[in-house]
This record gives sequence, C-alpha cells and structure tokens, in this order.
Amino acid sequence: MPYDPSAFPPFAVTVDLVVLTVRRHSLCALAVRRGEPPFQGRWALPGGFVRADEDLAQAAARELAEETGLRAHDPAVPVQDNGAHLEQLATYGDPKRDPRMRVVSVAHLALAPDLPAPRAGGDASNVRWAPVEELLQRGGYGRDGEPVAPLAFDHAQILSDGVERARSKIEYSSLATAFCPPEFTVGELRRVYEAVWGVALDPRNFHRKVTGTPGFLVPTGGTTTRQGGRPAQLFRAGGATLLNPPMLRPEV
Amino acid sequence: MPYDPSAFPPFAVTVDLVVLTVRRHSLCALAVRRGEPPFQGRWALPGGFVRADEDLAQAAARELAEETGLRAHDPAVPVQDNGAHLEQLATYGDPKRDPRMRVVSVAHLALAPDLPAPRAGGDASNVRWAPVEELLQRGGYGRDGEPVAPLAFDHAQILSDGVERARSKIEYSSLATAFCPPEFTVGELRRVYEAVWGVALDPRNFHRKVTGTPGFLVPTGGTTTRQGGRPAQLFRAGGATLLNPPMLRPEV
DNA sequence: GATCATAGTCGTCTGCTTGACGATAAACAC
DNA sequence: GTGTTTATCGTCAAGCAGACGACTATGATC
Repeated sequence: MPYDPSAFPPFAVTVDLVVLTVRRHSLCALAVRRGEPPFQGRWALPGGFVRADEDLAQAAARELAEETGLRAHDPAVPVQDNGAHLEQLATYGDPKRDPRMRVVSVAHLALAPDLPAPRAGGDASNVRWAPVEELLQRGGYGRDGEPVAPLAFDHAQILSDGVERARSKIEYSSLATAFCPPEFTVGELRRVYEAVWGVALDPRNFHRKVTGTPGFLVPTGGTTTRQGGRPAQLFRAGGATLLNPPMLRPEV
Repeated sequence: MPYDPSAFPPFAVTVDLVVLTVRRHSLCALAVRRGEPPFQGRWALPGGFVRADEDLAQAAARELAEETGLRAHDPAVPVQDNGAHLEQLATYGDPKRDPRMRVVSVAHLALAPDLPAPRAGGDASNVRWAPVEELLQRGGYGRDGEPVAPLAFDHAQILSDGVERARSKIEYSSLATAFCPPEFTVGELRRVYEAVWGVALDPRNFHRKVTGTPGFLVPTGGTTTRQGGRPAQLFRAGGATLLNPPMLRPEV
C-alpha cells in the first residue's frame, strides 16, 4: 500500500551529542567548531543526520565513534571497559531552531573516562574538551579574557539539560563509574562526584557509603598510589546499577 | 542560502501520548482503536503528525486536547487546575517501527485526574481508559477471557517506558498531585501512590510524610467525607515540586 | 439510639543512615 | 626523621522510616 508523502510535512532528523568527561577536576564537554554556515566558526555540539536505515541509538553511537573513537556500550552490559555510556537525552524540535529547514534533533548523552585528546575528523583545532561552565556562559568572557560566543543553535540548552541529567543520575545510579577508567580508587570516584556536582564531599563518609553499598564496587585486589599518599585499593564497577539509598547531593 | 533537500533523508515526525490516570484504584492509560491500516482494529496510543509550523510540545498539547479535551499545563505553573501535566518522554525511531515509511515518534507523558469519559473524535467505542497491565500483557487474555491483541507499532514499549517514568517520578516530585482533583485529601493522594506503584502504603506513615514535607500540601480549610469514614482535611498542591527526601517506594 | 465499619489523625519506639569529625596508616618529598 | 598527602576505620548525635497502638469522627445497620 503506497503512502502519500504529501500527507505529512518532511523533517530532517539529526542526533546531537552531549559527551561529558572529567578532566583536571572539572566537568568538560566535547565541542566542535562549525566549518560552515549557519553559525560558521561558532562552537557546537557534535552531531549529524540520522541515515535512512539507521536506528537513533545507532546514529548516536556512530557519531560518537567518529568524533572520539569511543565505542558505545551495550546498555545491557555493565560499565567496565573503555566504552562510553550512551543514552538518549531529549528531543528538540522548535520550528526555528535551524534557520535552514525543519530539523528535529534527538540529543544523546555520553559519559566517558578522561581521554587523551579528541582526534576529530582530522583537524584537532576544531574539536576540544571545554569546561561546561565555560560553554554555558553564553556571550560572556573566557578565563583568558577572550570573548566567548554562545554555542550554536539551541546547543546551550541541550548541554544544560545533559549536564543536569548527569548530575541527577549519579545520585541514584552507578553511572559515575562511567567517568572512571576500568579500575579506579574510591578517591578517584569521589573526585568525579565532586567535579560533576561542583561540591566538596567528606572523604570518610563517601568511603563508607560506596564501600558499604552491596554490589556497587568490587575490589580487584590491586592498589595504586597514582594519586599520591597512602596506597589505595583498586575497584571495578560492580553489577549494581541502582544505588539504593541514593548518594545525597549536599545542599548548596 | 538554499539547502539541498536530497542531502538528508526525509522523515515523518509524530507525537504519541501516554496519558495516564487513576480510576477505581488502578492505573489506566488512554487507548484508541485504529481505524485504518496498518494495525487496523488494534488498540494504540493516541498521536499524530507534527505540523510544519508547530513545536513538539505544542503538537503534544494539541493531540491531548483533541483526544481528551484537557488543556496542557504550562510547566512553569504549579499543578492545580484541571489541566494535565505534560512532559516529553522519549523518542522512538527504529527504521522498521512503521511499515509504511520512516517515522520518528516523540512520545510524551501526560498525567490527568480521573476524567468522566474520553470524548474522542466522536466515536466513544474507539477510545477508552484501560488498565495498563491489561494493555501491556501482549497477546494474552483479558479479564473476561477475550483475547487481547498487543498494542500497535512499538506502543507497548512506549507505554511501558511512560509508566516506569511516572512510577519513578512520583518518588521525588509532587507529580502524584497531577492525578488528583484540585482539592484532595491525604487518603486520596495515598491511593494514587498505591495505584501507580501497585503496593499498599501505611496510612499513618504516609500521612506523616506528606503533611510533614514543607510546601508539599497546603490545607484549604475545608473537609470532605466523600471517601466515607471520618471527615478528612482538603489540601491543594503546594509550590514545592521536588520532594526531598523522596517518598520511598517499598521493596517488592 | 447503640453498635459497627470505615477512614483519618496523632503518637511512640526502634533501627538505620547520615553528617561531622577524631584518629590512625602508608606512601612520598625533603 | 619530619612533614605532607591521601586512605581508611571509628564514634557520636540527629533525623527519618517502618511497625504499630490509640483515639476520633463520620455514615450504615440493627
């Protein structure tokens, strides 16, 4: 049965990615510089068109691999290898969000451990990790006094939503381990929470909480001193994906 | 600057609605019977194409009004009149989810107080409130022994995701009041939680929790005996939208 | 009108979790 | 060795939740 394409308005569908990582104690997002209009020269979130035969999650995983070389996780598999966590975030479809045409963007959120450096489509100066608060202070000035143009399109909103999702989700899930290498210490995991939430946590209470939650962390037997100080036990993420009771985010 | 439409594959974009309410102590969803292929005669979620000049939230609100007569809430306004809560749920874009063509559906979740009866496009026999567990037991048998066909398309998945969202969101937000009339008693609110979660809650502990959370409920001064028994105080939803600490869902 | 059933509301007690913080341990730098 | 850093264990008080007793105010029933 043929279907009349004129019966519905045609849309372009894209995926945009909020790729977050923790670098040098601050929450950073992947940004790419746009090479063509609209918003030429402005920073934007990575993304691209969904292909005709492709699922949304596949399209997001493909874009993620193209931009970072990261494999996306099968959501059914616990987070423990170098693949990134990838989940759908929300969909943005304001008729005017792209001046060229009607574009609906299905934003995805990816969490990755600290990566050497983005190896974009080749040109390294057009891809970077930037602290999210820098990307979100639209039209302000960077730490070097250089004016910072707001992100292209509605990407500041998308980034903001992605950051908020990450902040709330590490409260009640083991998702913070997606920011860590396969083996990590309790202190490293605590610094992830501190960077994502932008607060300081008590090391002793944090240690009690994460080691006391069954299935959250499993010791690997090894230790490391890569953070300095007394050697710390190494852990892997355990099978538990839900944290009950949740980790409490301190009041501001 | 003109854009070459052949550079990207065209998609149809729809909104589908998971409209939930609580009727006779059970969680029910709005279902419509499909009048044309594909899946002709099968039950489905209400929905339709997004128009060319319409935002996604506008499209969802329009569909909701067409199916139920409910006005959607401005999300900035606290839930207290007869408007329904409406929020984006997730987007479904499997290439084969609609056999006719490539359709991406942006599902929305609506929560409404118990309504008289759906006044669909006119034909009442093709719209109904059905208990969600009945809609979700795909290919099983209804309570009357009549075989129940699974929902059309991937709507069982969408409904399941919507129900799960509602179940988790009433834990930490005041969203359960969206299922209640403007004025309601503590017992009525408790029965909402019990229906949505499918558990029994202790009336005394529930009463202590909701009346002890500042800003959650505000007494109107009136009382009612519409549930029988001793007269109960009437409340309206207070300004607080977040419940901290959350309402704890009992272990199974 | 007494009794019963129903639902609402207030308290009490116990155990668990948290936040604050003292104390000790094991590495490295000098 | 001394100081610094980070990790880890312990203690204590406050807060909150689950279990549950007790009392109240209606309508229904005899």
